[in-house]
Amino acid sequence: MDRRYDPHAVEAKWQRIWKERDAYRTPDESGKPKFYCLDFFPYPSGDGLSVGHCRNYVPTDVVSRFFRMRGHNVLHPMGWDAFGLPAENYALKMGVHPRVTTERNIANYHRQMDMIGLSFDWSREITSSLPDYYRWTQWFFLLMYERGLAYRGTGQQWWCPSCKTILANEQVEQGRCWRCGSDVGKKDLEQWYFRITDYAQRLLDDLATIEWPEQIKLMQTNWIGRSEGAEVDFALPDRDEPLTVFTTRPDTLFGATYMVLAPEHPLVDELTTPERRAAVLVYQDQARRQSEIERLSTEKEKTGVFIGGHALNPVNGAEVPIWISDYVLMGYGTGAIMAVPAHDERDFQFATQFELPIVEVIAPPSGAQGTLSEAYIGDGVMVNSAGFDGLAAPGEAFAAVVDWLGERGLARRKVNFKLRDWLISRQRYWGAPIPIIHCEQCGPVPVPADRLPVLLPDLEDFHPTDDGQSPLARSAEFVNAACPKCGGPGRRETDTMDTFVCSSWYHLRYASPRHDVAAFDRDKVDYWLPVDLYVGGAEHAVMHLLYARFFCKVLQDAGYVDFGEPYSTLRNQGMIQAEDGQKMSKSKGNVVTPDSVVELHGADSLRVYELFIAPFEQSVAWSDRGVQGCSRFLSRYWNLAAEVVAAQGIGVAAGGAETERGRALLRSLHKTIRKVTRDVESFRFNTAVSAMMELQNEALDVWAGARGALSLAEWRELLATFTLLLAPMAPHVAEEVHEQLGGEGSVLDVAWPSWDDELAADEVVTVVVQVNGKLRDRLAVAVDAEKDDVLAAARAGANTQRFLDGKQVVKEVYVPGKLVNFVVK
RNA sequence: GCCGAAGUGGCGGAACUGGCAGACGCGCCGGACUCAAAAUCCGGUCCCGUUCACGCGGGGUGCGGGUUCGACCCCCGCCUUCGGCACCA
Repeated sequence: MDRRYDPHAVEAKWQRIWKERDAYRTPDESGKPKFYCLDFFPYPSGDGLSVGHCRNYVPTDVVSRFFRMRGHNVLHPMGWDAFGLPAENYALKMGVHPRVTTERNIANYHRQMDMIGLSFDWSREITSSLPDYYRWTQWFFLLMYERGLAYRGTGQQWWCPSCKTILANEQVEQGRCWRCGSDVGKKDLEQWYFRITDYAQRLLDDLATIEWPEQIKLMQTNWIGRSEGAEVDFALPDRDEPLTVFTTRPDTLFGATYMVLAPEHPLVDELTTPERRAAVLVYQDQARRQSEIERLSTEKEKTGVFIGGHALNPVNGAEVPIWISDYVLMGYGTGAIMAVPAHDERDFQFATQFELPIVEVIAPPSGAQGTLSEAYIGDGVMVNSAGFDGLAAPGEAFAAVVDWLGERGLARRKVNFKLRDWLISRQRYWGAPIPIIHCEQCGPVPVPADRLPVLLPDLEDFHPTDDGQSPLARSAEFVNAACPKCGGPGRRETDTMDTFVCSSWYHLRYASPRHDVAAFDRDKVDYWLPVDLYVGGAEHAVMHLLYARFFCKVLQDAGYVDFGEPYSTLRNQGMIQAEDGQKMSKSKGNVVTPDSVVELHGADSLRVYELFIAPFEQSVAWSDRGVQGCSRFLSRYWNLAAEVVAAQGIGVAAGGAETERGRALLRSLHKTIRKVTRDVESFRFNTAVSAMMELQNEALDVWAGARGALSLAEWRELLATFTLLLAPMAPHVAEEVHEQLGGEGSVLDVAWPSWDDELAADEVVTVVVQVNGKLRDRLAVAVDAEKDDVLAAARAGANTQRFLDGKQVVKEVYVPGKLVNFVVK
């Protein structure tokens, strides 16, 4: 064995051997329990992987190898979320077709992943932009369509002027496009939606059944936004149909002094009086043209106009004026509200602005206020509410008012959700075509499943346009198609699908990636799914992670799978910032790539450092020096291994002190096995690495100063076990040392070491002695020492004596094996 | 504004269920090796005071209170940073 650690030689050797042995091929059947360990579906960017990405892939690789050593059949696949805007924008920038750039980027990602020694089963690699994959993405669209979950709708939608496409609700962040950060505006287009709102309640309920970070569950809960209330009908003087509003506070109905409709509300036109029409049209136009940013920036001031019409409050017949304002959203509830300025902050602000009446109908516990200086939204009792006065609100008052109105057919209980349907059409080229043909006779007709895929044509010019038309619309060859139903002339749907559709089911594809008669082989999916461990960044909390859950439930309802949640356990890794604490980005020029780190220190050092740098879920700044520390750790490990391999004839020394050091070292070994095992199980990789470092430091000390403390066989055994613990983290160097120590086959096929609690148990422990809670002394005490003996020894300590002298001990606290505390006066 | 998470040496962080604060690593300081440097190895490294020295004392986990024999950990009130939501009636 070489005396010097040469990571590049070792890594090249073992990567070659792994490839030759096809070491990471996963069989579909085995007597072992299965473990499905999955990383978020990556988009293969032109920039390649940074060390930040490795923060995701290294830990999952460690867990995969760990489970494999613990006797599991592990599925650890990788593939590419290759469709989508970034790929297309990158291709436009480079002036090359996205198919070409995507292939190139994938090859680079693949190379980098091999370079850092990830144990993917590449025979299962999938690429969402290839027809044998998107064929099934299209099949999922048909499934949604068949089940009434895919529909076409019109209305104002988020439009990103830079990406030149419509966005889903989830993809707008603070009024900006989640991808490019441009201000989004609104556009009227006919679009395809998936009816995710049908699943709102189940998406909410089933969060209780999965082991996900509480923060993510909370974000989904808030996004789904369930609220319980009632729909209340306000009669309109010259109209049969009432104006219906949604409210969570029907108990405040007597305080409703005006109503507000969303500017786009369909009744606005009808209810506007001739003298108000001009002002209403101006306001509607202004509201429509506003970008989301402008709307948010004017948040302080409420705007709106009176439309001239009135409605009748169902509880007292009062005539209330109707206004329109952009603070009422068409997409939520009924798009209309009853305004109760006394008990709603927004209504209060609006009423103050436009001098509308404010009537107190809920008195706080301290008594009615008469005139309010701000909205009172707390609990209280009803006042100014005729027969309902005195009821506790909202509690019993809510029920009383809704029941009273319910008996008259004017209200019913209603649950509303903030969640909107998922808008899936995109006016861009690089995506899976929506498999629909619009027929003049039959309307939209789905392409039959056996005629999938609808191939994405190889367009030369795939530039997006501002007019809301997909580039596919420019290809007559693509557009013109016969109606599958009547055979008459038809036009293909030219929008493509949001890439989140591709990533909503990919985890199923890995179970049977080459299956060509269905999206997946049921038996294989029954065996492998759901995913046991899913790891990725927290930024997909309400996008991918919500959509994939929705897909799973649809499949369950359709009888294709028998589970309702795709990912049993989810973990979010922390991000890695540049050394200066800033976000790594190509434009800032501060990106650290695994290539540069591997070149300098080797893949194993990179891997160990990725684990050691900080707690897994925590963001942290990169440090080149830090990697060096991990590289030194592996070098010392190599040196010790080389010396032990070369050593001959050392034996147990006669001296008692030396044998005790040997016993202590073996005790540390068993403690370390225990700690590393538990730490890896619970994602505490940083402390697992530090425990290994501690053990190694001790072993090096003993080797340098008292190597006779252990026999050569014991040294070899110690090193072999250490190597097994290291194997998931630094697989290349572990393979080499394993082989040098005479191990058979791959270190991965050796069983994970077990510890002996007895061997790990301390014989002597340190008991600290405190006086009034302050540390005064330490005692080395046998673990099984009697309480009285320990107390006596504690009292006898010279330093302790100084603090007990002349004082009266009023209490003695004794925690076996831990401490003694004398409380004195 | 609302919801959530986090504040520990020069830095990343450790401390199990309320029981030795600062493990491990980086950096820094000193030493060895070397003609020299790098690499490597050995020792030191929370702050203040005290001692020739081994030591010893005091303070210390964002700030202010509280509970407890004992608090980085539990409770109350603040401050700061980060993440999410942002007129959802």
